[in-house]
Amino acid sequence: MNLTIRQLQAFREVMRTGSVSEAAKILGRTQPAVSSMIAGLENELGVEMFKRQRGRLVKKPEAEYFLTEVDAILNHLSTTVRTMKEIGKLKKGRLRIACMPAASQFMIPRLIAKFLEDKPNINVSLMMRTSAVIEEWLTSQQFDVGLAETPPLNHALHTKIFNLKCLCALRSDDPLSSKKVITAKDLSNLPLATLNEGHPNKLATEDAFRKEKSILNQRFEVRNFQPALKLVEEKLCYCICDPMSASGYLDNQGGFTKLLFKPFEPYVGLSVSILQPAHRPPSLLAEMFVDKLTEELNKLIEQYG
Amino acid sequence: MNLTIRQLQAFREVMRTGSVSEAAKILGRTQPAVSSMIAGLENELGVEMFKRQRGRLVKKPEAEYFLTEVDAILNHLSTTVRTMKEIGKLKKGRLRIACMPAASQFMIPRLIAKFLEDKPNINVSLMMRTSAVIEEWLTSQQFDVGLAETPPLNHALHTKIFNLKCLCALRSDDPLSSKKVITAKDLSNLPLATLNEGHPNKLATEDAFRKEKSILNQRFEVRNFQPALKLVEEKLCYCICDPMSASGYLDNQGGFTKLLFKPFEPYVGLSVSILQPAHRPPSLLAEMFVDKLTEELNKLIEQYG
DNA sequence: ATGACTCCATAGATTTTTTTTATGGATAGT
DNA sequence: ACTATCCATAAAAAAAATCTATGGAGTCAT
Repeated sequence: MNLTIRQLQAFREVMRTGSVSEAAKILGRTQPAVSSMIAGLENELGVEMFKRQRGRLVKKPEAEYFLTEVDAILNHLSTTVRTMKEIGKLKKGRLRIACMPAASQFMIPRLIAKFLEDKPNINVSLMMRTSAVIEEWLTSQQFDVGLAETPPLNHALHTKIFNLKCLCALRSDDPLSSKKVITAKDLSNLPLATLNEGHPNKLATEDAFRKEKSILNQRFEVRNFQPALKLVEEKLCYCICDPMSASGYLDNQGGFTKLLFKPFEPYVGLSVSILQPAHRPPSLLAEMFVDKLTEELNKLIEQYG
Repeated sequence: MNLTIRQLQAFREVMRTGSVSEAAKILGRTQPAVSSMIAGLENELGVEMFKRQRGRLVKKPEAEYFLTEVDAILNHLSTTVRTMKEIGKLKKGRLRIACMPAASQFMIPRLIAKFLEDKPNINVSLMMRTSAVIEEWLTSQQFDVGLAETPPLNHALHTKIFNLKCLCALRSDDPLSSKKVITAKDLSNLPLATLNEGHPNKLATEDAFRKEKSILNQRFEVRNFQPALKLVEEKLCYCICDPMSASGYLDNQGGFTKLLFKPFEPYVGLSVSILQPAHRPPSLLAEMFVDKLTEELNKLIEQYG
């Protein structure tokens, strides 16, 4: 097949205007250029589209039929091109994000909101799941981007690791609030809210207390830090929480806040990762979002050390 | 929009094979040619379709989406082109024929059959109507070709006129069958089957008898000559019929025939025309059919005329 | 009828685009 | 380390599209 899109466009314009000269003007070419495009078209298809009578072109039935097809084809092409250009400018697209609970409360929604500010036609789906499920979903390429606790090495996943330092949450009127840094010793035997048994954060906290030979008095066991912080607000306990939850809490309280977050020692870490399917390059959209997310996490690390 | 079909084809092939080099082989181009087509495509759309990693191209999600559209477009285009080429070779198309009774019995169907011998996919519709209706249908461009008694001059119609000479039908065992030419005098007062009052053929026949001062003894009045010839077969009458009906009758009897058709004098004419919509060039198919029909009518004139 | 216009097709010159040849860097397999 | 394969790039060559110029043919108004 040896047709060109320009020939089809020229044909359509000639059909519309009924004249080679007129079509040429509209297409921004000279009349002979259009004339020869039409001739080439007729030649290629082996069909005479116009009768040349009295110096004019008169459409033949064959041309009418061809026009309907050409018109559909050109329209389809041009909407496709438009869509692609919008994708290129991040104006259109789809982004599937899977996210661990700690970040899904405030951080990710806020980030998405900001990311979508100038992108009204992007379709985003956000799912909150445990890190293990997120890992699985990313591996099977059902999602574009995941944020989860760093999973064991998995060659089907591209992981970008961030080591976050957990903080101690306490009321601003707490006696300890004057200290710059809270230590395990400070909290020895004081009531604590922790995550469930076996969670990396819980384990790391236990380690920290053991290292300092302090007593971990676990008063509450919670699934994520959202409710834990409420308990701290009520003066019922302390908690060693990750900085994403902390920053989410602070942002959400809008300046007026009952809680303080202080550095905690010894180090209680939380290793989270941005996950992407390996062996499948990300869409431009995913790439941009990952950039934003990376930026955000680095800001968090910088801020809380 | 500045894409070319070749770019789309190249893109599709690269997606299919996963390789520029492979696609180049299949497309019959060199690898750099394909490489630059893809580059041009990406550039034009502002979207990176492939990630160049480890010396290979890896498809991005954007490319998958684009492929589905491109594939649909190219398929639509290629079937359209194929159809047009078939139209060009008269393998496909539509032909609407309207035809007067005299010709619709045998002549036109036979002609259509022959015309369609090598055209299995042509769609033909044949309607038999009175000449007045045919004229109207052709004027309103509902039909491509008409065959009717010559209508009054009509600028919306292109007419090709044929003057046919009517013949006298008689049994082969009739006493008159030895004569080379039958005259009105021969038939004076003998029973005749004629068309209905007011029909041009009837008028012309009356004229002929009047001119020869013979008596027209109308025994039967019929709508067309088909039944009239049956009556002649039964020895009930004679009739002055048009050569289309005559030739149709003869063809249909397959050599073994009870009737003879002799020249009749004085001249009783029937003026028929091939009608086509003016101001609208005919399809190639219509043109070809009109040629065949013209040929057939000229043969008739030559044979009887 | 004639002259002024407009239409489309053609030819040759020219510009633009595409394709090729040649080459180099990167990667994977042996 | 050697070889083969992949893709990108640059310059040269080839091909295609477009332009200018022109001519024939028809229309319209005078």
